[in-house]
Amino acid sequence: MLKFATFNANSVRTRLPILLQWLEKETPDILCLQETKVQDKDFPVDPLEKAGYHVTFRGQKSYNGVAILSKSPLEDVRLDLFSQGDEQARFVSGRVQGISVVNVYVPQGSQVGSEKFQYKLEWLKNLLEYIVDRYNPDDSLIVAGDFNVAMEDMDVYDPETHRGGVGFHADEQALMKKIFNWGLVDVFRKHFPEGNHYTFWDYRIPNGLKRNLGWRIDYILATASLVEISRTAWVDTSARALSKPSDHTFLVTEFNV
DNA sequence: ATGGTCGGCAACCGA
Repeated sequence: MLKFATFNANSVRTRLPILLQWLEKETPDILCLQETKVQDKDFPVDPLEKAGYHVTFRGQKSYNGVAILSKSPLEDVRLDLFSQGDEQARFVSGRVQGISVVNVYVPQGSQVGSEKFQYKLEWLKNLLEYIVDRYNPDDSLIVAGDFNVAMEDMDVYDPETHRGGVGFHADEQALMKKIFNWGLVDVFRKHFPEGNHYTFWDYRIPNGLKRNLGWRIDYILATASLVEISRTAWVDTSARALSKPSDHTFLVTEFNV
């Protein structure tokens, strides 16, 4: 069995107690982290290695940052989505236990029509290009992370209000669809075709978590050979700890390897 | 009850 998970930590240092507790309890083989919000020199390598993980990361000051934690070493590491380099620290890929892993923190996009929104679309186009260029749909590939896009009405509270807005816009969804259509399946959706499962609740909405005003914007996408052997998937709400809750959940899946 | 999100990092930006 191979256990794979993804988690937008929103600061790996602030979330470290939750993270270490969760790793001990769940012992995933691979965990993708987004929004680590830490420069490489300050990444909490020691406690995570003591917990039994190899750590591969790319960070920057204040914003973004990604990491892959793995029981076995990550090989063929790449830290740049763009050929000219990825200053924004939103991408890390590699191979571990015979599986290619791509961990992404897709730009949030700010507002539709803004420069940041355009950059989000460009980023998704580049991600598609990266996948098409380097992988084959027959490979064992997982693309996981925070995509900042909800795909269907069932994946966001009050879809009518959000339709056409950032995170729920046709242009974002069309690019996501292209990535899916290349040969990647939303593993959680496969196991839970019904709605009302969210992975994110905006801090800014009063009592948003309690009122369940959430979004499903975190994904584990897998190629057919892995989907065939995927046992189940689930959203783990451990990160809603009483102290310092995260705005995202852990998303987990298991493969019969 | 006259307020009301987080995190980084030091004034505000980003989510």
